Amino acid sequence: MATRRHDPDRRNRIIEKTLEVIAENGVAGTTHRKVARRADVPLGSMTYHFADLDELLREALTLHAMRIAERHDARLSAAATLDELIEAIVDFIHVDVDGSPHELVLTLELYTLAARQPAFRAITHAWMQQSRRALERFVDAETAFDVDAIIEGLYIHASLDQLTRTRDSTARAIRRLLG
Amino acid sequence: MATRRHDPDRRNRIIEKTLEVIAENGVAGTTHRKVARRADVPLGSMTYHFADLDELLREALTLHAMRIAERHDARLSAAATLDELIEAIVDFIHVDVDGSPHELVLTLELYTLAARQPAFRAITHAWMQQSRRALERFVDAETAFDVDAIIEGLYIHASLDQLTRTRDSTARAIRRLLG
DNA sequence: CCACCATGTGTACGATCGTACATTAAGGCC
DNA sequence: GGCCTTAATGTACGATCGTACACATGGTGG
Repeated sequence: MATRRHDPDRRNRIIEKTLEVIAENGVAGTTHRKVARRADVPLGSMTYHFADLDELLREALTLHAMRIAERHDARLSAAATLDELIEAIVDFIHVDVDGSPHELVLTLELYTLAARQPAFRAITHAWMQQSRRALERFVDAETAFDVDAIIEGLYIHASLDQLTRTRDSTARAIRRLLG
Repeated sequence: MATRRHDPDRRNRIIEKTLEVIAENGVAGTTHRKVARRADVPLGSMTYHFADLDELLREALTLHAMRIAERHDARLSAAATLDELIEAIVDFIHVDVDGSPHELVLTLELYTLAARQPAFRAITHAWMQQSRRALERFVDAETAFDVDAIIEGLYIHASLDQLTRTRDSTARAIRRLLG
């Protein structure tokens, strides 16, 4: 029998690999066995570290949400003027759409779970709240909600439709929305 | 053995019931057996009418998309002035959010599939195209894209976050976006 | 150095699924 | 009215899954 690996952050690696499996196979196609294989971990290690599959999915998608939220925060923090704010928002949409197609899949999988299960809705709720709060450094709460919404809509529509939209037209929409 | 039922639009009823099953259990929890039970149809009838589960899902979600698209078209067609256009758009968001929570689930399930499978992306593509085209009766193509996007974003964020947003604040956002 | 206990692992079980396919019922045609 | 084509159905098979759980293992306190 293979000697047991001393493997301190095995738990984190499992979570990490879970995101890859979700991105490739969807939540529906994510199984203990697939994740275990990819993380190079015995099957029994799954139920040892996570009570059940749902807990694993929750932890993985929480990590996903927090990562994106923090990246957005970082972009906004760097902005000082209103023009830089607009530039940062345009980056949300265009850089992320072109950069990592995996993120769209993960985000939509999360939303889908959130629509039916409160435990996952808590994740999206915290995410959106953090996102709006970051925008509220620049604009009032109502406008922050609008801007956050159009970021979401543009991101989804541009990704799913694979239309080439110019940064300029996105910037125009944001500028209009800022009032 | 039960006599065979003469059942002319059994196929349509199956599709209809499939939408209910998806709404309740998600695509992942939608099985031949669950749909068959709900449509009061033998299991064998599933593979007789549909080549496989994917075909069933595609037909069901196509129906869902076309229904919403037509409802939106009808609302827009009734609008003559710009104010009525805005009112119609606000109805998209507020009436639909409050009215039928099932639709959010179905829509997000569709988007999730679309993010990974071209066959489902074709459904969302046709839907979005029809939606934009309806808006282009009132505004230029670029603005139509923006408005369509913010409808999407407001719909998702308002639904998932269950925030009570006033029709007025939504109307304000749309008015700003129209330029 | 040894015994014990927390940590980690392999396997097996019961459930569920998609789908194939042999079988049955129905109704038109002679 | 009987036959035969076609529409419809019931069942069974192989695969896969989540999870439980008995067992192995290695570090550690005595």
